[in-house]
Amino acid sequence: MRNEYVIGVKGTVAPRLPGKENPRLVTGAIEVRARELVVYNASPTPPFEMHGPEPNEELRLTYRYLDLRRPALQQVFIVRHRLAQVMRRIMTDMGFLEVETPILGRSTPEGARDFLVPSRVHAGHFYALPQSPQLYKQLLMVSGFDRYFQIARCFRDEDLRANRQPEFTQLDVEMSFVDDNDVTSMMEILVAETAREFTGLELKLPLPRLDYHDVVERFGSDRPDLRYELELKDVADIAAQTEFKVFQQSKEFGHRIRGLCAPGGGTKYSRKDLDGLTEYIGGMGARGLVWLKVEADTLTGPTAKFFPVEAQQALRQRFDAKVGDLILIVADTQAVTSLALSSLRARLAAELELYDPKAFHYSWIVRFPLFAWDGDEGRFVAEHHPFTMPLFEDLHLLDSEPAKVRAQAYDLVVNGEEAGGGTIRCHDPEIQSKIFSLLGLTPEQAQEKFGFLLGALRNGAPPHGGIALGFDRLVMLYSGLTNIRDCIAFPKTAKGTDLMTGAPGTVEPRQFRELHIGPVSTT
RNA sequence: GGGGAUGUAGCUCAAUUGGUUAGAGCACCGGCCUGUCACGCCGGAGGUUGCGGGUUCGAGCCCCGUCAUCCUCGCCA
Repeated sequence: MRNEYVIGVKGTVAPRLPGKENPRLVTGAIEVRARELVVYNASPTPPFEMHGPEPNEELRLTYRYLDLRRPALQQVFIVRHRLAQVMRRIMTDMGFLEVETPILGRSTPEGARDFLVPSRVHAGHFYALPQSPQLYKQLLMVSGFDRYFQIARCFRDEDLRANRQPEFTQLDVEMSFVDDNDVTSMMEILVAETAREFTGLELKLPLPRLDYHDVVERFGSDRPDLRYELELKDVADIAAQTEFKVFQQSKEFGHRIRGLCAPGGGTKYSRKDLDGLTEYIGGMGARGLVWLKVEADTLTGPTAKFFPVEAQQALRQRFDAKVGDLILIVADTQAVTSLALSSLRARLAAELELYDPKAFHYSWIVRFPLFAWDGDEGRFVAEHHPFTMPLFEDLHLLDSEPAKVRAQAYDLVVNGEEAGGGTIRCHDPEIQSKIFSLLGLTPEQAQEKFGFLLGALRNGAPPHGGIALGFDRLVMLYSGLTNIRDCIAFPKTAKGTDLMTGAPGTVEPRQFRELHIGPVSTT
């Protein structure tokens, strides 16, 4: 008999003889005096040791049924189950009704790429798997189910990341006769209760509400990790005092010059480390990184010579820099400086241990822009989704300056991760139609794609709004995981394959014919 | 689609600057011990260094290509 055999033993449990106990075993004080032994199933030597070091992920996913035997993973799924139970109880106590919505739906423009399912009965027609139950839950509001929730599976055919899978789970919520503050206030009660249950942490409510424009300016990201400060500062005025060519050019290009100051970074980082940081943000489009070490009476670094004494003094003041700190400056577009500096911010905070990795910081980010400009398509796209209600005070800007219109939208951010997001929806068919047209849809297209929604809105739609919380991400957070695959029983690889089953796989020609489709040559 | 990392025994990892027969721990096989079972002792087997080219007297190590996994930019309402 060997490891991983499945056996049955009948016998008597008894204490071990004195002196025969084994303190290294949990069951070391007792033993089974066996009368009968059945081997239900033998097992070959497994491809990896389930109680040994963690094998590489390729192997784990290929033999996922063995991987899942590992106690650490079993714990994750206990957390996952408990979180679902807690959420269902809280939502039910608050008067919400769980309603299921279709998996086979209709493809809609905007948003992520859809997974499509060809129709056998209707040649050339396709279902789409839902990116979220968004429209169904709005229609449920029109139907009079004024508080809906669902632990819903969602599908998006986009490239994956450590915290992204092609199919994932959301706690999906919608309610009628509410404003943005009603939704966030209710949901943070649930959030606080799960935080207490799974981390022992008592959240102070209400959670901070932070303005989108404000956090992007201060942290370069709309989901900043606020476990630590490390704020970005605009230094364009100081840069103007320097002889540095790069800075002079950025003024011509209308670029921004922003920076941050890493406490202790000047002492900790070598020249080679700093080259590494430069390369790191180079991958994000930044063409350079100006670094200055803060010494007792001067700033040092390859570009320090371009900074006159006054500029050096001004920089120290701007960042409240101490000796041994490191000032990092990036000159580029708004988007590039934001991405580069927010990435640096996260990396430096981790490397310089500026926060307790076990800490949690929850906040709401609010007042997002309604639209984002898509340069490739030459049109506005919805920042959240096309059904979002503008802020009332910005409604008058819809015609004149759509880019300035802010949305009744809110994201829940935990430790720099987007844990959820939602909006108040357009319940007014006129505003909804206007938004469709601003997104570049003709009235005919809007009618063709969203006629059912516009129809519903004309038939007594209450004001409504909602939110979706990333269920997998919360499991990750509460299990201390950094990888979403570890909290999904049978996950996909970064390229969307299932190493265990071999999905996606080929199908029979007969299936193609039945579905009125065929392979396309891509050459 | 772009960038980066990794790929050596069943598993986890080693292998100066390119240099003899590619090593260790665990696992596996055989034996010993036989109330120590994540014990001990003795012995053994096991490698196309992901794959394909190239450079070289000589490649695990250098170069090119390719595949897989991971991270990341784009993308993800």
